[in-house]
This record gives sequence, structure tokens and C-alpha cells, in this order.
Amino acid sequence: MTEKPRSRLSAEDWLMAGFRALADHGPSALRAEALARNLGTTKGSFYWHFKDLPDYLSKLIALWETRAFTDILSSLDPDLPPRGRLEQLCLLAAGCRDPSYGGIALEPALRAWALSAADVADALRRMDARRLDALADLCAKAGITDPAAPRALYALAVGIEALNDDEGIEAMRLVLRGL
Amino acid sequence: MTEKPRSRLSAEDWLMAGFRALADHGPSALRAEALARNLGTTKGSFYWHFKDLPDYLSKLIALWETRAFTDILSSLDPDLPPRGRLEQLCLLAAGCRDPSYGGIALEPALRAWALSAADVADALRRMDARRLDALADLCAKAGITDPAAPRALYALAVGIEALNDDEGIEAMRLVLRGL
DNA sequence: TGGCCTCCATACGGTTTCGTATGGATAAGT
DNA sequence: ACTTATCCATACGAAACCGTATGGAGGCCA
Repeated sequence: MTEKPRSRLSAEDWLMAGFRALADHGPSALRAEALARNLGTTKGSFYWHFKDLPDYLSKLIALWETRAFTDILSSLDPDLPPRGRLEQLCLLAAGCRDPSYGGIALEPALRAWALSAADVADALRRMDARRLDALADLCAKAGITDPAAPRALYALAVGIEALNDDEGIEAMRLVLRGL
Repeated sequence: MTEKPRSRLSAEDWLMAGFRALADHGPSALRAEALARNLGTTKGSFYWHFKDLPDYLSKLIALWETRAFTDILSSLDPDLPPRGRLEQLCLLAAGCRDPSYGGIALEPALRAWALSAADVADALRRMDARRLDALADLCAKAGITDPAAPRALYALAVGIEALNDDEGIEAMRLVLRGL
């Protein structure tokens, strides 16, 4: 758990440690002193990089919101046909553990955090809407006309991630086959 | 938020208030003094009914585990054919907000709680396994042979609940049509 | 009415965390 | 080498919460 004590820490080091703590132990792990222990330092560093805890948490949300959308979409193969890109995206969402943050399952913890923080809930709603738009676009280009298809695919991906289901990819394949 | 101060409170009153607080504000709301404020009383009552906080929390988990499985399955119409019962179950799971606890979305908060409490995670794993077994049984009786079908339906239901998606029923219908 | 039992209010010490204040350590520039 | 800016350690008061102790309020029954 405790990291090797780097000589100097940046604000981003604290934010990355926050993502890891959030994914590993839930929102209650996002406290200055607990994060400092995990980083092998003290909260003196924390309060130098961030004004207070709300400041830190808002920057954590903002960083996630700027990265989590493009990181997944940009990993798609642009040479594939629409149907192929859609399948690649869905299978990635069903099998991945957020590779941009070191293979941790961040999103279920984020949805957990949203229960007790209104700004997190807002960020999640914005993210869900953007992703649903992107999915609807891909579905349309792939010739999938059912208006419920994007929601079905997205809800399935969210559920697979929440369940931490190793067989999730098979479930995703099955649904894609039916579209 | 604050309830009308009933003259006397039972242990079950405290547990129900816990389910509501958990669904509304997440696991961090499960504290003796905060629950007492919501109930219009003081923690003197809490520590009379429960030995300490772990005792209360374990009883909360146990109560959920004994109710959440049978409450949904027992509401199914036994006269329907297997395929009909399966569809009824899935549509209930996609549209319901846990009617046994007053229409609140409890399960996402419970999965959130599982991130920071190992015994909650265990209870959830047991519940998921029981439900998957029941789903697999229904699928087999309905002539659905794909082994990934139960997992797909369950993950979809979990995702719809996590997203709090009003159009979730349509997504569930779409997937059921493809099976 | 008196006694008893159930349930709750209040006060208290101990612990944890927050946020601040202040001085020390370290790297970089001149 | 001296200065300066950057970054961290430590100590402190304030607040929130836990669990306990103790007394009181209100039913129930003789």
C-alpha cells in the first residue's frame, strides 16, 4: 500500500494517488492524512499543493472528466468500419479496467462517490450523456436503428464493470450479436 | 429529511432509516449521530438497540441479504410460462426501485459500500451468485441455451440501476428480443 | 400509589481528521 | 557560497464522531 517515498511530489502525484485510493477503498479513502500515509509523506505537502480538501476533490473530478472520455475513444482503430469500431469499443468497455489509471476499476467507485457529492453526480451525468451520444452516433453509422441500442450497450458495460465480471466480454458479445 | 419523532423506536426503525440513508447519501451516512438526527432522536436510543456501530451494520447487511433475494422472485406470476416469468423478472429489475424499501435505489449504494467493507462485498457476491443461479435456471427452462445469457441479463439490470435510467426498460426489452 | 422495566437525553473522555502556522530541508539560480 | 523559491515536517486548536455512564421520562402492573 505505502509507496516508495519520492523526493518531491507534484499535484498530479496526489491526484493519481487519489484515483488509486478511490478505486481501492472507495470515497471514504479520499482524506488528506490517509493519502499522505499512502504516499509516505505528511499532509504538509497536501496543503501546499491544494487549498483544502474540496479544492483537491474538485480537481480530481475535473481531471477525470477531461481524460475519461477521449482516452477510450482515441484508442479505437479508425480504419475499422463503423460496426467494427462499435464492437471494439463495447468489448473494451466490457473488459478493460481503465488502462489510463493503471488498470484499476475506477468508475464504480466514482458512481459510489456520486451518491454523497452532488458535483460528482453532475460530472457523471455529463459523462454519461457524452458517451451515449457517441454510442448513438456509432450505432447509426453501423446501421443499428433501434433507439434503445445505445442505452442497452452502455448499461451493459456499466453493469459488467460494477459486477467486476470476468465473463463480461462474452455477455457483451452475445448482446452485440443480437443487434 | 428529519422524520416525525415517533414516541418509541424499534431496532427495525433504525435499520430502515439506515437503508434510506444509505440509498440517499451513500455509506458515509451510516453513522450513529447522523442517523439519530434524521430520526429526530439521539444516539442514546441507538446504543440501547445496538451494541456498537459494527453490530448495527452487520444487522443491516443481514436484513438485506434475507430479504432482497426472495422479495423480487416471490413477486413473479407463477402461472406464466418460463419465458414470461424471465421477461417479467428482467423488466422488474430494470424498472423497479426496490419496492420493499420504499422505492429507493438501494443496490448501487450497497455496491458502493462494498468497496470499503469486506463483509458487504461478501454478501453481495453471495447475492449475485444466487441471482445468477436463478436466472440461469429460468433461462434453461425458457429454452435459452447461450451460457452468457444470464450474465448479460443480470449485468444489464445492474447497469440500468446504476445509471438510474428511466428508459432502461426499453433497453432490457431490446436485449430480451435478441435472445 | 408505588415499583419496575423499557427506552431515551445528556454529559463526558478518547480518537480521528481538518486546516493553519511556522520553521526546516532541498534544489536552482547567480 | 549565498540567496531564493519550492516543498515538506511538526505542532496546534477546532470540530465531528464513537462509545460509555448515568439519570430521567413514560408505560405497565400490582
